[in-house]
Amino acid sequence: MTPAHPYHHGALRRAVLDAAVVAINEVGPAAVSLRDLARRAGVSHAAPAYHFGNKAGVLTAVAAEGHNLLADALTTAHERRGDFADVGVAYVRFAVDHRAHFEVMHRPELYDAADPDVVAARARTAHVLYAGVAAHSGGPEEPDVLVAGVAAWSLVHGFTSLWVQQALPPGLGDDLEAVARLVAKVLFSHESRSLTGRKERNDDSASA
Amino acid sequence: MTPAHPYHHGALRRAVLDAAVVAINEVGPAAVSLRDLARRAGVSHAAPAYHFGNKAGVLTAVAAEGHNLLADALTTAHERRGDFADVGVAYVRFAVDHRAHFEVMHRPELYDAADPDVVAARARTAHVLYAGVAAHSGGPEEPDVLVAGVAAWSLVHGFTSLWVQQALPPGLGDDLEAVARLVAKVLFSHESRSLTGRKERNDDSASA
DNA sequence: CAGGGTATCTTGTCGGTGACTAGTTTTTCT
DNA sequence: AGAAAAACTAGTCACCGACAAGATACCCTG
Repeated sequence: MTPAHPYHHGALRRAVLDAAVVAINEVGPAAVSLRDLARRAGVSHAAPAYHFGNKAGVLTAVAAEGHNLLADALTTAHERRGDFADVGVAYVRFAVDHRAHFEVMHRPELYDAADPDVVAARARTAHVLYAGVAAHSGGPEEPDVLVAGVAAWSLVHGFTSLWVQQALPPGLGDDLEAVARLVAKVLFSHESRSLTGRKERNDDSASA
Repeated sequence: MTPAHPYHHGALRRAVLDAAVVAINEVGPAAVSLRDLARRAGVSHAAPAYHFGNKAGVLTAVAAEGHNLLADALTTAHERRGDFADVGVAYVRFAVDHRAHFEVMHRPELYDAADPDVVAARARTAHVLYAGVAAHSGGPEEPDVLVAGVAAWSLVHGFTSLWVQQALPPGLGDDLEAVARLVAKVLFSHESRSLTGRKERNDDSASA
């Protein structure tokens, strides 16, 4: 009846977070229930609340973790190549690979967006994103850079959101990275615009 | 006890939708309850389900209405000026003016995204958005247009999402339209190509 | 190794919610 | 007017979040 380690197995917090990620991938961030997380972790229905206070506490922890994972991914991409496109691709890839985290992160009504961990992690992300833009443009101090950074961030975030929502038109193919690079190239098209991919050709007239 | 028109007041569907918009603005789309909508409309707790089937049905109706409102706004902006920036500004303005609709629209896990009304309304939006891009670029048949359209849509949607989430950095000011135009201009700077390796200046960079 | 203190988890409970069913009232159609 | 359909009410059940109180395991001191 009771599991092998009914109490104090020492990793419930981590187990609940992992269960939350799985559950969010299944039913979305708004439909997760603490009781379901408890069942998945093999503990009683009130155990998760002990570690997280309430439901928002769980999602806050997921959001903080997600922001940190994103900042890590962007930092790695930035240090490896330093190109804006690579950072952008890393952003999109993160959203696909960590869909649960990404979804929670952009639903501030579901968690405490003022949580210190969340704020700090978000600042890390912003810093890397703007660094990529600054490297592309002249200097990091121009007012243009701020606007350009917002534009770059908007483009990447918008593309990512629409992609994961499957709200983009068909005919783009399913190669996420290739499409993302094409789109990113539109923003910074300083030289020849070789936007034409290899394949694909759509009969236009979007929608269906 | 019972209100003046307990039954058949003839406009319950509309009343529930209006109540839903108000409630979503207050507590977010995931936290609305059918029972609360019923209370706001002055009917019994099960009345909304008669018209909408279930909770997702209400949100589906809100989403469809939102998509249609957005398509209307974009069409008006397109016909009036035809410039991409104007359409983009209309997109952002819609999200701010109809925040409840906009939020529901981009939470496909909360409603039936395959609903015919939703699909049709979304197609209208896509058409206007792509028309604005096609007018800006060469012809509507090039494969470039598809990518450019996705880029434009991504930029506008991403900026809008980040703005309403208040996730954009400070220092941009609070004039939504001015900031939006600055950002939109970054995307279509084919002739001037400011902001990239070649730095040029936007003559009407009004405020900041 | 005993015993107390504390962190961790369980059990029980309460109000609220979504969905369903059955019943009641109003409107509409003929 | 009378029947049929539409619109809404009332009741019920399982589930959920939050809270309170109790039980259990770990830890530390001695």
